[in-house]
Amino acid sequence: MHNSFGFDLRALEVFIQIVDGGNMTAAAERLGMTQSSISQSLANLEKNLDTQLLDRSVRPIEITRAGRFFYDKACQLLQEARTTSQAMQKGRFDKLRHVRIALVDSLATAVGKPLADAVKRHTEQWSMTTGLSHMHGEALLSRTVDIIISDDALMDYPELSRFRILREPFMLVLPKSFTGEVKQLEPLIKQLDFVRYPAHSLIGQRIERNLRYRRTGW
Amino acid sequence: MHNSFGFDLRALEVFIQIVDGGNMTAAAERLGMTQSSISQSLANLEKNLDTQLLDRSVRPIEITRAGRFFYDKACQLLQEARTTSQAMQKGRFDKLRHVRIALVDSLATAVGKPLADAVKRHTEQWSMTTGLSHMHGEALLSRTVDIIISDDALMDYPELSRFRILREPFMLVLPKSFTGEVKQLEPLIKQLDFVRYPAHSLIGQRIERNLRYRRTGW
DNA sequence: CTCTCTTACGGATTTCGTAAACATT
DNA sequence: AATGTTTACGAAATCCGTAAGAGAG
Repeated sequence: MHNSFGFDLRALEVFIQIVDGGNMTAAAERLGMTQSSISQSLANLEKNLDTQLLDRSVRPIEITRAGRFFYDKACQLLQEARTTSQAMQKGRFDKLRHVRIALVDSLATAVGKPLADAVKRHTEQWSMTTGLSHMHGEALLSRTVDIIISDDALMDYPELSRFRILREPFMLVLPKSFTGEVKQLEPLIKQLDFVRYPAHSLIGQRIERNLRYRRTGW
Repeated sequence: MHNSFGFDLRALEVFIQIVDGGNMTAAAERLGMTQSSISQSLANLEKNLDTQLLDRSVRPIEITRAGRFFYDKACQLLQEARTTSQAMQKGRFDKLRHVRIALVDSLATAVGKPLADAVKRHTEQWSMTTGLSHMHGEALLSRTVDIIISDDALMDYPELSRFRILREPFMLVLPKSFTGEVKQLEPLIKQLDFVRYPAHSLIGQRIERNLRYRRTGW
């Protein structure tokens, strides 16, 4: 095999046609090839994956569990390859067609408006969604959105582009009735109730870390 | 080109390595090939796509707008190919690792529980989300979820499996104080306020169609 | 001058068609 | 028997390395 995956797009195309058509002869006709080539292609695919995808000991051919799993993945891969190919053919990269932005609710008013204006100058359509930043990471990685404004830089994914747009200090908010002097947080936390973000959110973790730092020196 | 896309997975791998490494020599080293092969592979890719991806008239090499677009798609395709390949290598299709289900809120209690029990018998982890059925279609197609329970059968996508699980009659709910006889809807709608689903939702459209049928005979 | 990319050429590999043998119903 | 799949074999296309030429800085 000339790549590290055990399959290439051509092999996926053949496999899908066999499954859709129910037999190799039909697949061959649809793809403009001989049935023999189809058979060889499938045999190679199964050898490279080291997995049986179809059960040829019965007619009509039956798909195995592994084959059904692979078929689903293959459809998705081919669909994406197809749309990518079409986008390249069209060849319009100067102006995007539809830019989808996701940001946390709290930033929608502060950053949302100027960003929307900037995006509007370069695109025809755009849309904006809000929600939890963790969802947005997923959405960006699955290409459901194009831009996220997030406290999570997703550093594990080198293919993303990042731009620092905002830096905020942590603020301690106290009741007006509070008169004492604030030098350390430790006694304050014992004295007053403390409202903070949930510990499983990214911002919550950073606050906890910050508190620990101020309390213990690290 | 032996497939209809203008590229194969190998070519994407080469292209990404050139972009990541910044030059062909580094890419060649990383891929265990000669720099010459890299050059040819890229040249072929550009020829097949009929698009210039990199600007070689400057050092270091610069990526074009089309190239940046293609790079993003290529990363996604390769990432999916990689995870698919790994899943096939592991070869465990008898028990899924994590099944994600999405259904409309109104069905969560009625169907959710028995479905969850059934899924639990065949999987290790599972999760369930609710929301609008239109979102669920998208989520299924982008493989963010594995199962949806929906009124939209997504008939445009032959690669999906469908199972009819529930059939509900349309109900007309009237105030207790209403005493007249109901034979036709037409006079009733003029007489009373009518609460229905929004017209842009799928269920709303079906209700409208049903009303029109009952009123006009079609 | 140095580093990097392109091009010409040829061998190795892969892909695909023909034709005949083999399998399933 | 009819329909459909595998296998052997060879031609064509593709991939990739060597080596020499071309271009950028």
